[in-house]
Amino acid sequence: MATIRDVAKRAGVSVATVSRALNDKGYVHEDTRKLIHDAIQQLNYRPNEVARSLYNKKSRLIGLLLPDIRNPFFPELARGVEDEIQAHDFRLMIGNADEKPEKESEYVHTFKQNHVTGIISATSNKDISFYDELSFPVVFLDRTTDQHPSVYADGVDGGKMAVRELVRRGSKRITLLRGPVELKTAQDRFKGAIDEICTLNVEFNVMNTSSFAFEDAEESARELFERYPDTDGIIASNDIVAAAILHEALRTGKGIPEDLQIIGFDDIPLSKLLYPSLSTIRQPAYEMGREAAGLLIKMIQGKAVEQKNIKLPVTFIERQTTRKDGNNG
Amino acid sequence: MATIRDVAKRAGVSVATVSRALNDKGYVHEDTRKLIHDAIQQLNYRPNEVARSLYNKKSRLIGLLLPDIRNPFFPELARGVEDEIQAHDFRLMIGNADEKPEKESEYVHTFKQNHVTGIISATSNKDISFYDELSFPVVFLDRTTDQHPSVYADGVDGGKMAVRELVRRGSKRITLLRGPVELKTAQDRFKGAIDEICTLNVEFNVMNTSSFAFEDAEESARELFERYPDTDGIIASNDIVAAAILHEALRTGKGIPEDLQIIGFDDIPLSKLLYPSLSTIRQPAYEMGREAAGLLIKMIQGKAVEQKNIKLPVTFIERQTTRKDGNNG
DNA sequence: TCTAATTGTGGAACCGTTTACACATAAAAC
DNA sequence: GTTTTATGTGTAAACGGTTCCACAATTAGA
Repeated sequence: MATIRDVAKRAGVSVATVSRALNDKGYVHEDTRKLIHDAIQQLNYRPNEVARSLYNKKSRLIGLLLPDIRNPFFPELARGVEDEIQAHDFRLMIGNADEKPEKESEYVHTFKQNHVTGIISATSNKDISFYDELSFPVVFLDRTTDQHPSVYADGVDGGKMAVRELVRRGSKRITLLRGPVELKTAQDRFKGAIDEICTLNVEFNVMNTSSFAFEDAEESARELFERYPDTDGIIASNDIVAAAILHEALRTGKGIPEDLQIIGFDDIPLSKLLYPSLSTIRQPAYEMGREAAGLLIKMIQGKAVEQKNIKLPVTFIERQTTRKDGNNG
Repeated sequence: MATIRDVAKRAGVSVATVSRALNDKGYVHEDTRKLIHDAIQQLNYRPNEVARSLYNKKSRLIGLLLPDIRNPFFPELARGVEDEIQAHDFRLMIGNADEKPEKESEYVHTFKQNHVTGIISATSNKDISFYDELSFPVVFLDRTTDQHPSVYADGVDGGKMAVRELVRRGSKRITLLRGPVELKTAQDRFKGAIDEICTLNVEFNVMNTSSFAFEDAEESARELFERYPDTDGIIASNDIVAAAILHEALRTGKGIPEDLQIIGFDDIPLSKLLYPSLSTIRQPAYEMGREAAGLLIKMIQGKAVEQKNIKLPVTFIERQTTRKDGNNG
């Protein structure tokens, strides 16, 4: 690997001049610039980012921390982050915390030790003390915090929306899946739903589900139909859980959506491919990723950010697990 | 952030001694060791990995390059890699190439510039010249190469297996989805299937599908039933495509599996949640990830590796898109 | 007891960059 | 024709670690 010294020698100048030319800082004569440029070409020189970041104490790396790379919602977020970041010539480093605080802490350390310029954290851990003494900006994604900048979807409204759509389409006994209690986003949806359900004065049950993961989803689904066999509208805590419920409903011979309506949350790519395809409250995952990245980059560049907590709207995606409006059961 | 100099000052020794104590190299008196340890505790010192890797020209980072983070097969691979790597005290840095050679090349550069000790590449790009002049080991995952170490599943056998299972269960007119031509893994499955189908002398059609992505899958599905309405067994190029086909089949009122059997490939988590749940040829994604990471780590540690191209077996996962054996249509 | 080997420590060079500063030259101002 | 000012370049000190080597002190070997 060629170093800046090799380039300097080849071009017949000092390393300082090469560095200046490289970074467009200070004066460099046009002719020397050309000389240096040629030398760089010939040697196929690329500056050593490690040396750079040792001196600068920052790199062009941004760390993205995901809670669970297997939940399709997060790769979608990641894609948004990635696109925005790359447009600004930063590089992305993804870490998967696997819902474990130790792993999260380790990744934050790795990021810090590798001199990232900023972190976007989408983990669901309550304890955010890891992020306290960092010398670079942090944006929380898919999560609300007062202390830190954040980007999230309007879960409360999402919950309300789900209830409204279900009730409007004729559901009379709604079952609400609560989702992980430690997860603020899940609880927002839940609270929104409860709120609306009380306003509309509809009969309802609540079922506590432990997690968002594929494995637990099946178990929850089975339990749900045992406990509340006469429910005619289910609001799932996310699309994975909804898929499991749909599966179980079909297995036990329920008519979807005639006997039972189901609404999910997220709108992951698979929801469309289910049969019947899943009606859901869409979180704009890709856009959320882009927003978070945009916010972080502004902070990195020292620009004033007008709005530190960005709430994005959710939308109802009507598919086939809900009835047509007006066709009330 | 405390530096090694702060620690040295606090402990009343030189930086060289601290470094020796830190890395367990050379002589350090037990008493001094204790002194240093205390100083580290008090200052909450963590060595700067950037400085370390500048001198050592390598870090404890391993780069993982995925072709498409949105395809659920790859996060599963990543989890395997992650677990194995963390067990050996390395850290993972994930990059998403998005099926684009430019992005792949950029990530390889980023990895190189950040002094990773090794790369695991699961991209599907034919041109692997980016990897040629690297000073650290590279393992290819989910791909066969002669020039580089690799870990992959037995796609040829998978293709054969799919045909056998379908025929054994009574399919007479099989449609084969070919999958992306530039993708060796897809073509292996395809070739295996063709081979077996010829051996068994069964009637068949081939449909070319352009990609593995969600968006294209629906389009392909629609086209398939227009072109080959009387097919009674479909071998999809992966589970996503299979899901789309299943969706379309149900939509058009086909009986699954009575009229039409479907077999996917991969066994991604969602396959179980489809209804009817998807029969598929399972690739042991998690294990593949672990194997690749294990192989890479051995190479990093300079250990002799007995087998540079590891082929893992695939298995048929019987679910509900195929009939029970013996119940031949 | 003297020499040799072992143990413990510190100074300084090095990894590949950036940048403060000194210096030289050329152009502009008076 | 001096004095400023602008332009162009190089030297050397950082950044935060690791390691080579020299040296001192202790222990072992004879």
